[in-house]
Amino acid sequence: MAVTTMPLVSLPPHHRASPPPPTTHITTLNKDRYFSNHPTVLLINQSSNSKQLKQIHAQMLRNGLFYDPFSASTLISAFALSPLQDIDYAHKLFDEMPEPNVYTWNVLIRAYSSSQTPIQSLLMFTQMINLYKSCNEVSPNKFTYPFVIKAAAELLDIRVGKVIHGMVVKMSLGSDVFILNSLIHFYASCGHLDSAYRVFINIPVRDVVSWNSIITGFAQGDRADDALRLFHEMQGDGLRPDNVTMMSVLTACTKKLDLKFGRWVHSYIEKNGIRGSLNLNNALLDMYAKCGSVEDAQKLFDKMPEKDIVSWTTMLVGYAKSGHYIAARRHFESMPDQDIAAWNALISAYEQSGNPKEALAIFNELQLTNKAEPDNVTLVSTLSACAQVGAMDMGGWIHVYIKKHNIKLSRHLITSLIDMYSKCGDLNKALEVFNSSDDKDVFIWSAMIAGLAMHGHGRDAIELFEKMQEANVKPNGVTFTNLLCACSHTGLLQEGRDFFKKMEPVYGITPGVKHYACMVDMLGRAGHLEEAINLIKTMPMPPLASVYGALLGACKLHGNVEVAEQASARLLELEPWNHGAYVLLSNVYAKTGKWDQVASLRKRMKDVGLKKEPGCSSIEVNGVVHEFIVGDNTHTQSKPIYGKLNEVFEKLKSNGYEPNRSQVLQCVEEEDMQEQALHLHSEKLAIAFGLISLKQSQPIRVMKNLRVCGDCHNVAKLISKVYDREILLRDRYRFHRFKAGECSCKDYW
DNA sequence: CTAGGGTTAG
Repeated sequence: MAVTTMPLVSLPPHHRASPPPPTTHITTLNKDRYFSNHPTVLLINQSSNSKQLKQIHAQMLRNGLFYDPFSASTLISAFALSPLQDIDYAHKLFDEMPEPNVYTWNVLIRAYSSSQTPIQSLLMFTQMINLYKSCNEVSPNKFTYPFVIKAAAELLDIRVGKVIHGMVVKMSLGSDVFILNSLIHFYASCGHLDSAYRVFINIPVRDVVSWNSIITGFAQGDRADDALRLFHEMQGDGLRPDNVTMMSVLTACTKKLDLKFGRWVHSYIEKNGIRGSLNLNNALLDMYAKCGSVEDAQKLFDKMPEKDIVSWTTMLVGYAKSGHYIAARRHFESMPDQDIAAWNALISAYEQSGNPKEALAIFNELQLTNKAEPDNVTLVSTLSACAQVGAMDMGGWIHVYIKKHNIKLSRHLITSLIDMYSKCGDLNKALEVFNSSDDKDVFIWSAMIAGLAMHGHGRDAIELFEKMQEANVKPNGVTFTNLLCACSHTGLLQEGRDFFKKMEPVYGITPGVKHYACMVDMLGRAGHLEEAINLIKTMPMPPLASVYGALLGACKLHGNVEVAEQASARLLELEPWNHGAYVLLSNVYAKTGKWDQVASLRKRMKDVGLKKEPGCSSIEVNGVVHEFIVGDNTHTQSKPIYGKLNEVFEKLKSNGYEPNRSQVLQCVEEEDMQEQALHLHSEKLAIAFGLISLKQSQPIRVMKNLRVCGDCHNVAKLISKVYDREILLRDRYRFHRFKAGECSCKDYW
């Protein structure tokens, strides 16, 4: 730096005139005291911008104060830690220092530990140790360790953290409560909750932070019950919970969706005089919003003395998630600052509560009004909405947007893109995105396995799973759900059985309800009802509705009345409102010709007041999603659609098509048992619309909310042949790709 | 002269 050209700070005249401090005359004893009172050093701490600090630096170089370690450290600390942070500059100053002391090292190690590049913290630590070994310079002290442990936690580097833990013990710092508390935090962030707990238990005298660290660890690590147990134990230890404790307790409580306990915590805070704070109020708001009491949230929000953007956003989520859409909108409009987080809250709340179309509308509005810049979270939520709707034009547009704006493809974003392309029916695009990523994590691999599974490529899914292991990525529970699902859709019975068996002993993953449901589905589909039933009997947890649903589906396929009756009875015990159970049972009766049973079942449904979910199919044309329900005549193009449909049937009949009349009766799923209802199934309407509005070369992509019926499946096959069109049909469980008269499911679905 | 724990959108 050109020191001479730097303007000087204006100092009182007698200082400007004073010569460089006579460092050699000062004894080591009072040295620090002397310089800590030096006006320049005092000025550093009052400085509020980095330009001013740089001027002080120049001054210090001129008057020699920079060569005093204490003064230089104060300057470095100001650059490294103050809100106007400039770590690079601090590091340069550090490199200029002839003799940095431990404090100086610690300042930089600390600054890096909470920076964007925590790895720098560890690198400096290593450097420090090497210099100590080779030149006997300063050695790390008890202040250094909490910082490097923090850095290891930020990096989720369990290996490094364990090494540092070992060093701590070697240095005889193994009972320093500050260090041990950081270790609890470290192990917990790396997901090693048991190690964290072991550290906690072995602390000789635990303080509030020790308790808070372990409670937070459990609360955030999905062990809410353990967190709450420790909260109660803490009071037995004679320590008073503070507001940080209460925030962690609220995290646990929010995860459990336990409103009753949440209210108790609220009154506990008030009764015990725990200092309220903005953050604590925000945590309470979040609890009320997520546990489903917008009323409580609003009451609190209205009386909060101070609100920040988090408070506003949390309240917004509360309204949107509870379906108070008008209130959500009003709240959004009245926000002091509609930053991207507010838009994200709105979009993701809609997307997660089954309103993907609304989510897309909000995203469009954001684009049009240009009021905030979409970020990663916006794009992830919007892509997920596209995937749900099957809005591929929109999804592809976002992909282009990402490329155009040079947005970094985070792994989360890659996962979302793979999911979107898979669910919209473009498996090749999904694979393209997958292959373009060079740092694949378990989510990316799992998403791709799921994509292959839903398109019926079971063998490829298994192959990908093997590649994943070659890449040393450890599968998780979701990976196995997708893998088993792939086996199930493709009828890879033996492979599925083997994977399921190996889950626990080889991969250390305890099979959950979802995995059992997949197995029941797989076995049942393949006709091994007996084996499926036995598997249910051995389940260590109570079977959920999905398990009986899978069994019932198998009964429909194989026409087993007896098992179907039992399965649906159990299913309805768990979910009395589950119309799917009635529909499937009725299908079984129809298949086996028990018409009187079908009739009485329909009566029972009416008595209970259950309406079946109407069949609904959608198709995207030129970026617009068109929806059809059964027998729909509300579409503006209704006439040409029905005209096309008639033409199709004439053409198919001359090609040997015969309407499968038993399907009319079987498909109670769809509508009344009117014969013509068969022709009016929503997917047929959507396909007809696709035929008249899409080019020959474009595949017809139809998304359906229920399963396809046999007749529609048959018709789609024939259309693909007679009209030479590719049809992709996504039903509730998977994709069917029709081409040249064949379906990718090989009629196994 | 320094240290550890916490709230919002995936």
